[in-house]
Amino acid sequence: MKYKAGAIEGKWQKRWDDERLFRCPDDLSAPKYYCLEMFPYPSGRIHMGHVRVYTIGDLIARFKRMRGYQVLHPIGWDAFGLPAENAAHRHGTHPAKWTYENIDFMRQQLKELGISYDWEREFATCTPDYYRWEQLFFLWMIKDGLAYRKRASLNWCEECQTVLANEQVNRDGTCFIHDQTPVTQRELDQWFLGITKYADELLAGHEELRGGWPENILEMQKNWIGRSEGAEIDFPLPGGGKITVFTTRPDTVYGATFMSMAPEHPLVMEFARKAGREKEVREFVERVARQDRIARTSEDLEKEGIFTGGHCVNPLTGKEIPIFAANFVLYDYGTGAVMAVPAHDQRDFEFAKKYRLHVEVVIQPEEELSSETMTCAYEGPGRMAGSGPFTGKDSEEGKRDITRHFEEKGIGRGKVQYRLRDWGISRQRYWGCPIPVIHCRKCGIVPVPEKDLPVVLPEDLPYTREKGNPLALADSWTRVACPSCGAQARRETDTFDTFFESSWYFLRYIDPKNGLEPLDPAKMKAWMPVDQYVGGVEHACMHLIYARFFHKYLRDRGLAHGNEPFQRLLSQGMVCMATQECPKHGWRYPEEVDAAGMCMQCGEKVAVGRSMKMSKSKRNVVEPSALVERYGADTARLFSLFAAPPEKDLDWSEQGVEGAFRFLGRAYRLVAQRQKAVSAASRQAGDSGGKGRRVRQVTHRTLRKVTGDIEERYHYNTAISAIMEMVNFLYLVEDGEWESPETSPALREAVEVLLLMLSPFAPHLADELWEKIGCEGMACRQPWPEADDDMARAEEILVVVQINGKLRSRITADADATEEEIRSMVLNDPRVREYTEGKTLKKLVYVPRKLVSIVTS
RNA sequence: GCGAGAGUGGCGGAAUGGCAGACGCGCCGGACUUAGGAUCCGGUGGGCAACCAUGAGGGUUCAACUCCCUCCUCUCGCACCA
Repeated sequence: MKYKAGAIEGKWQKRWDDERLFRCPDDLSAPKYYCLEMFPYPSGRIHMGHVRVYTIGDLIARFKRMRGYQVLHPIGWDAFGLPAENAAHRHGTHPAKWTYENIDFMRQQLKELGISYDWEREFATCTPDYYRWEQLFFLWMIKDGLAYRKRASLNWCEECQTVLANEQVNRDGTCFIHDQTPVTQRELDQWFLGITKYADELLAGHEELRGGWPENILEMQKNWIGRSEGAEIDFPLPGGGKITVFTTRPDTVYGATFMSMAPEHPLVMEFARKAGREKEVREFVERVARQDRIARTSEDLEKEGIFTGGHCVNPLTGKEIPIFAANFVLYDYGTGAVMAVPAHDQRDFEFAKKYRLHVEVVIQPEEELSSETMTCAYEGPGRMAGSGPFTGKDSEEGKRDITRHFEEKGIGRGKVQYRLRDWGISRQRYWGCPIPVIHCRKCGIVPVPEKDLPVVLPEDLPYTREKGNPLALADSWTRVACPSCGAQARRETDTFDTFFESSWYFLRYIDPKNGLEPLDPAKMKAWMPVDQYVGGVEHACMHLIYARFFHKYLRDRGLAHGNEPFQRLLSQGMVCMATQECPKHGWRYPEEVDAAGMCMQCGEKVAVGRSMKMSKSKRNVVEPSALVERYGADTARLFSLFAAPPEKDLDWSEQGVEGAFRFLGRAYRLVAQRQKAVSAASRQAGDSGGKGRRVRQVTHRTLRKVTGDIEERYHYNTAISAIMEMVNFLYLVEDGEWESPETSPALREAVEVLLLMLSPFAPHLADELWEKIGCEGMACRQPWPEADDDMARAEEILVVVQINGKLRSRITADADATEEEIRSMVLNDPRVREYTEGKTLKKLVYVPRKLVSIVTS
């Protein structure tokens, strides 16, 4: 009677596989349900975060299948990316080999977990069969003017002779490989996608998503897109030309007493040259270029700047104002230049104080300000002052009037500005999808003709530790004839950002083998949108916005169907575990610490730190394979779902896992021990009254609760609790009752319902026990049982009584007692009388079927 | 810094305006047993009590873990990690 997970799980995984149970045919024979989890990067092995997300997705997929849907539940590999190249650097393994080996290993791990995927739709994004289509999309985007080139600055390591990702730059601004080499900024021509063209639609789409997406994710996206309304205003240069700025406060232009420009702005050095200030300005610009971006946007950043030597004219006051280069102005936001209004912008105020610049108050709040005495900027609304014909107006009105004034004079215009920037997609990397363009000396940039796609990444390149991108060194690959003039030309050696691949993989799953076109629109129409998407909150802004953008673009090209790709989103929390640190040996893996909490290497007491996100670097990780081997996949799955609701962080606990294992063993023994009695029992569980009725009430109440928790609340931990309670209840049923014809039909029903409810959580165990009690087929293929409302309904209700806010009594009443009946029961209750005796009843609140609240004098 | 979250027994959590602590872990006790770190049964927030308890302080309400304000602590994201 012992619960042996290993044998059970192997047996059922094989059967599911042999019967191709989770294969999803293209043609629909039932309503469709597309359940998708964010696909993994093949980093080497599955980690607990994967176990969590795939378990959640599988629960939903299995539940919906039982609910009668035809479920599409695919998996694949987000297979291009930096870690493969880092591994190549460290171990000399070729990125392709490393990636494919990892995929094979991780596929096996996923199969061991018993996740119900349609493996026939699996693909890896690093294969030409996949990426050829995104090369095609890119050519379309060039034609549609959505992809364009622009200079942008990047992290550069002189030693590596290559561009570095932000994560490859150390905190002190040195290279992650060469910690003596400072990382510099270098300007390169890059490809950008015009995602900002869709900014308004991405924002408006939130209306459609509200309800299906967590509100906090929508909020984060809204802030990421960052729509702000204002005006673009031209500030003329004395020698001709102009500088355009964006401001949300056109009402304060009269107070603009200087201008600040991003140090990277090309005009900065131009002004400096003309004014003979080249040396000091260049020094400043180079210093700022070394500051990292996060620091540069923080409010406590020391505001620094330098006078460029140039001036421009405030278009309203007509005065010449100095132009500064300032570290807090960003080149890629707005126009890279801002008008500085020190009286009404805190950053400008700090800057003006530091460099003794003129402060001019042009908005007066209730309590009058003076530029001499103010200690911080006033950023609120007010009455306009010192503003020529606009003086005295309300500042809100002033925004509109001044914008109109500029529009009439043709030197400014109302403008909506987004914080969202166009998406830079060029990567100077080898392990990515080649950007399909050719650089010709004569014709410039020439897209690779569609008929020549795919541009295949040469996987047979010797991946050495040479400097720079190996692609650029592969002469035989880069040297091509220009498709336009035939002259010798060179392929682009940059590859796509890997977010490119993850922006449309969910569409390709619907049509993964199509060799003629990227996607079949009819299939898209049949299967999109994704009904449930599950993934980590860390993707709230980037991946999810890019994917929504791609989908809208493909819709505009007539390929995709609908406006939004993901109808519902569940963003699960992280998996955390306590860290353990040895005073001598640093972070310790759990298996490096003995039962007494001592380091197994040196015997020193290990310090237990607070729970943090599982990570290799802190060694606070649990290997899923070890877990599956010891307890089985069902235990791993059950614990992941039981330890916390999906959206919250989950604290890993070995003891908690034991508990989950124990519960499964308990359920196994309960059923296995009653196997004979249950299979012999009649299936006609009528309403016989007595104990049988009690059993049926518990069954149907549990079923109602579990169904609601899964389907509506997405709280799997409480669903499991309810199932546990039911098991506890069934343990108290006596031997005779399992045999008795009075009660055994109800108990048989209870066991069957129990196994069906367990099936999406612990599918192997459920199928095994289903077979044991002599039921046909498999539990996972049965329809989800329907709760009988008559049975589930309570016959008696408990009404609690509060007197002056304190709980004083409880009464039980018939479930359909009227308010009058309950009131009189309450008022006649001896405990209530004790507290109300001699007092006047000021108020009585009745919450139907729950509570009576009495207020006395 | 900006943005988004979280804070409840010894621990994970439950309760989304209506009995605070469901369920699980741990702990305590009992049964079975040659044995128990297996299994089964029971108990378990604090306080002798009145009562007190949901990070701290205030507010709204008949009623606040839940709503509002102020503060503290922690976590995640910030555009080349995926």
